[in-house]
Amino acid sequence: MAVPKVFESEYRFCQILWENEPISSRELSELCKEQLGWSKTTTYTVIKRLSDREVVKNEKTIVTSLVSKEEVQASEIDELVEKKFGGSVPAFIAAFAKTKKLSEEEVDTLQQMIERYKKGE
Amino acid sequence: MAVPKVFESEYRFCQILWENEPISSRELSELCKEQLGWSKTTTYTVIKRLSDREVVKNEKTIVTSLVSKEEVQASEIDELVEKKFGGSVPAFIAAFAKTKKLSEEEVDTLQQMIERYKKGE
DNA sequence: GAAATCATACTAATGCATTAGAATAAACAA
DNA sequence: TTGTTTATTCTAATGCATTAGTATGATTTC
Repeated sequence: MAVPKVFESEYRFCQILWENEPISSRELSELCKEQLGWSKTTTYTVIKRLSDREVVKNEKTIVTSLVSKEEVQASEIDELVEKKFGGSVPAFIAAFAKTKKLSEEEVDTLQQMIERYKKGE
Repeated sequence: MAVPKVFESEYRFCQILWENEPISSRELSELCKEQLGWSKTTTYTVIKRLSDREVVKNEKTIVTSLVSKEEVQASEIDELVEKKFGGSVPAFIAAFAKTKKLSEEEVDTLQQMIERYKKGE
């Protein structure tokens, strides 16, 4: 159930997939050529690798994701908190608070999020 | 003024430095041997590399940091927000909210942080 | 069914982070 | 000053992410 690691370059690929799935491998390779400058075979290589790792599925030429963007993002945050903050969420939040100049809208988002937690959702 | 990139392995080294600075390179190499299993020369290699990048300073055998832990952590968060959330802080916060089961204390920390922002500190 | 097009795997080159051995330089002791 | 220990650099090996060329296999078209 652990989300498999998705590397930099693979993430760029996944972004295109997430926005267009389900999509044929051929179309994917075209989008990757346009947006990432990849050759056709590079796209197929990445599809293969991500299939092996069960991040995507390639069934009869149609590619879909097995892991959502949100899951990958969340696991990325987990990794950061783990590696850079010794797993301490408060330490992480403190560091986050210090750097970021939050806009009104961002403050709202944060506050709504906290409200949801208070309600135990 | 941009914080130079500090890689995985270098960060592990820096953690030891931050906790013990100012410290002699010899003592550092001993701590790195104990805590990271590094050979002496590996430590010197890393000191050199980080000196070149102006992350640390090695003056007459005494090593000190030029960049604080907080700065590196903050820049790490920036990078994550940039690469994985297209620079969108709200998107980042939303993802953070979704994964993390926050404790009462963590919620408090968050709320205090927001309060501070509202006051424009 | 042969030819052509499309999909995919195999293999390898490249670049870069990481680690450390060997060589050199500097400081110190005899 | 010479020998010895300590500090540091130089160089290179290793491993891994990334990219892509070539070969092969599958599917469609005539």
